[in-house]
Amino acid sequence: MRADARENRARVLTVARELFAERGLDVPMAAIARRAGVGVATLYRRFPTKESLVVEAFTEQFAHCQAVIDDAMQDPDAWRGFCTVIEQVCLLQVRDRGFTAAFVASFPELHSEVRDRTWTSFSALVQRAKDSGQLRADFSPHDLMLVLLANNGLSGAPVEAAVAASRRLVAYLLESFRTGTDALPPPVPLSLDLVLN
Amino acid sequence: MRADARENRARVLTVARELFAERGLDVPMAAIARRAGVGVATLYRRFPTKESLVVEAFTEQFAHCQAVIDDAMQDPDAWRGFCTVIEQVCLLQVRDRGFTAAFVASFPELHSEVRDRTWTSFSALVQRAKDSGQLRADFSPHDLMLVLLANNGLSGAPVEAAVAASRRLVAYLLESFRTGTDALPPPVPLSLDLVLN
DNA sequence: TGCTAAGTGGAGACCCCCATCCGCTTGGCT
DNA sequence: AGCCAAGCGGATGGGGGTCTCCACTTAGCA
Repeated sequence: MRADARENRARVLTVARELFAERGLDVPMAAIARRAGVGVATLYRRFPTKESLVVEAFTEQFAHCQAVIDDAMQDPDAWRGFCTVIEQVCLLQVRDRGFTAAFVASFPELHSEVRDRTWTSFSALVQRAKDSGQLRADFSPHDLMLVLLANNGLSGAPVEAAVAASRRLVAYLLESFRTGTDALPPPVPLSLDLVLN
Repeated sequence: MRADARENRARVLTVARELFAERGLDVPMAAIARRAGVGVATLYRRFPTKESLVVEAFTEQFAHCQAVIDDAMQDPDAWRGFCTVIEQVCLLQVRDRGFTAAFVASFPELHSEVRDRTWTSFSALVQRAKDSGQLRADFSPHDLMLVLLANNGLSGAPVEAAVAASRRLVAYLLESFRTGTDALPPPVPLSLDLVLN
């Protein structure tokens, strides 16, 4: 690959990440091309389809999620680790408008092994928090999807407002997740496949 | 207005409500026209723009919300009334895919007096629940928007899954809203204008 | 029953998006 | 320096959306 081409490719990726974060996944390819200072064709030569660009643009974010979970497992306080994961992921989600869409878009085929690994890590984290007696026993790992989807509902707002709203929502939810309350949420812990179409 | 015209108009509205509920606001006007058994022109003669059709189609839903709140104010148990409102509105929202979108779409100008009335009613309900000692004192009426937006995040799923998920989310949230917990959510109660763009 | 204004529906103008094609430009090896 | 494949950008095709125009139909009064 020629030097200029490599540079263009990198710039496209950067710009794509910016625009996806600002405006969501439905920003036109032409807009990305324009802001990156290249033609549309260049974009399509490097990324044969829009989806491939999306996937490529978000892999680092996904990796970051995994890192957050791994770090949390190292936290000596299981509950604090659990909270940190929820908070960090929700923050990520609400700061980057395209994040969730990219997540569900790349869900079916791509990253399937990454997804499985993240899932088992998170389940372990949940189990550890339950064992420590601070996370309510009827919390389901599938509730993560509940939190993610709910939190994603806030993404429409301008970033700062969304961040503040998300913080408040997460605080409310974490309070419910902690042991010490008596009432139970409905028993059905939905599978995430059901929830995501 | 001629008799057949009146009938067509009514059928269009019914069909529009069905389709908006099933598929969200972005169903094409042509689809509505087809299912209503009329041409596209007929549709546009009665409703000069798509937005006007949306507004018209959802006014009854908004009225229903108001009724739910009014009913709740009659409930001798202030907390139960509060819960009912949250539950019912969230159910409505998750059963009708277009509901929230229609709500924010018609937000700026239209229905402004309706909106104000609903808002003051809800605030009164909140105050009553606080006075009864069952709703935490730092709950803000603006938190309603938080709940609505969060709940709306679940609307993407197929209806049954969404309903179940919504029930669980609402149960979690209501548990947090009740008095008796010590931790506080972040102090900033966002204004709803900030959250909705 | 006949007239006419109100009502109708389909074709198509216009716009935006994804993706491709093709003639021109340029990096970088020789 | 010269060559040429790799790279480039704008024009273009194709699909799908909102909304308009216009020749035809029909309700409903006299």
